[in-house]
Amino acid sequence: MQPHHSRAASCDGDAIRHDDEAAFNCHQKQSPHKDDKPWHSYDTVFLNAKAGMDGVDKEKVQKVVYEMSKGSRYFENEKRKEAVVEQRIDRLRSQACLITAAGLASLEKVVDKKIGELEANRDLSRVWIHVDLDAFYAAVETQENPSLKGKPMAVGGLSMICTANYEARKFGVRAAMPGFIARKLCQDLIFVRPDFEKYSKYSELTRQVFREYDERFIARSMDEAYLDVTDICRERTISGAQVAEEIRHHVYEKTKLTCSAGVGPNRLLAKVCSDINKPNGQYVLPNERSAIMNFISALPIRKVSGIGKVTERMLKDVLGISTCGDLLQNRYMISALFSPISRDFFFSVGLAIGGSEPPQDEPRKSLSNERTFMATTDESFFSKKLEVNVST
DNA sequence: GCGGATCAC
DNA sequence: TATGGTGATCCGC
Repeated sequence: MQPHHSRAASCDGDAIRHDDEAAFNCHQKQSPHKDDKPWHSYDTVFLNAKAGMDGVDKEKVQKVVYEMSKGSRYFENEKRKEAVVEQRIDRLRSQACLITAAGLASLEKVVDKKIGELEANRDLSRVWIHVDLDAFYAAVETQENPSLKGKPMAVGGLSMICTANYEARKFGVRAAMPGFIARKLCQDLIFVRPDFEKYSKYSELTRQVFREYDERFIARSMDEAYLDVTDICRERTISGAQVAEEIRHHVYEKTKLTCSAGVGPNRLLAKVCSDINKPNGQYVLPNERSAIMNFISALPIRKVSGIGKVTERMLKDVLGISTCGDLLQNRYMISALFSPISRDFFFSVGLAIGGSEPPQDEPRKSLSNERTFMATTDESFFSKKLEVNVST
């Protein structure tokens, strides 16, 4: 690995000149050393575009998060992880530099065949809806305590927030943010202790509605579900959009909670669409290939379920990929650099194919329970914990 | 094969 | 003062 390092930096551009790979360039800078990073480049997930975060002063959020985090154990661990990711990116860059035009050309046949197969299996015959309750935990709490209405509120505690309502999101407060940072961003933030039994009850009410439209609906969490409404649409000769409206109305009647919905030919697209007009809205994609390809081409890769912070950076920093359309533009480089599993996933995303087949409920594979201990190096502490739990 | 990473909620 | 828990899958050694 290390020998390639210097090579990556000096590697000459004669390696690749393929029209598909215009974005790639061997002279790209190496990742800066972690200590070179100023506060304003501190990477936090809290700045990702999320529903209700439009008018947020991102600079301020970034600064507050950094100031509250630096020096902590958490922060040091984040820096360590960040260094590992940058190593991974540098390694990928080095590999990219070694790829020759001939090497890329030799992939064309296989790659184009693969994409042809995916395209041939595209299924535009189904109508999927993804339903997502708006700020679920916070909405339930407000439902049961109307005095919270209109005030910035978060469900959780000073160490962790589960959900923030839309008033709180205006300050940059959001799920998975530690409460003590959230309070710094929003002095008047009201904290409500989570009550999962309560949320479970409301969740079951929404599922009663989902069941009426698709008895085999896929529940992804307490506040999210996928419904295959193909048969409903045919039987009642109505559109997916109309079904989505109906479902959202029924959910509201039953729970007084609002939800958002996305409609499309598969789960990948329905999921992306449900986020577009959140809260209390819906977005519909027609089952037409041209419309779908227009939509997916311009879509930032990070919007797709399964592409997270690290994958986004690898694709962007190494190949300059930022939209799903770029995934197909760079198909030969992707094929050369990633595993077959990753490659097939990226191609599917580029084609907007994924999850159109009927659901198949598989048995749960594991069940676990964990708790984070206070920081300690005391071995006897762990020994005691082990004794308590070891039984059979 | 295994531990660590990644991802989603 | 203080940065989660659960389940699945994939990567890299």
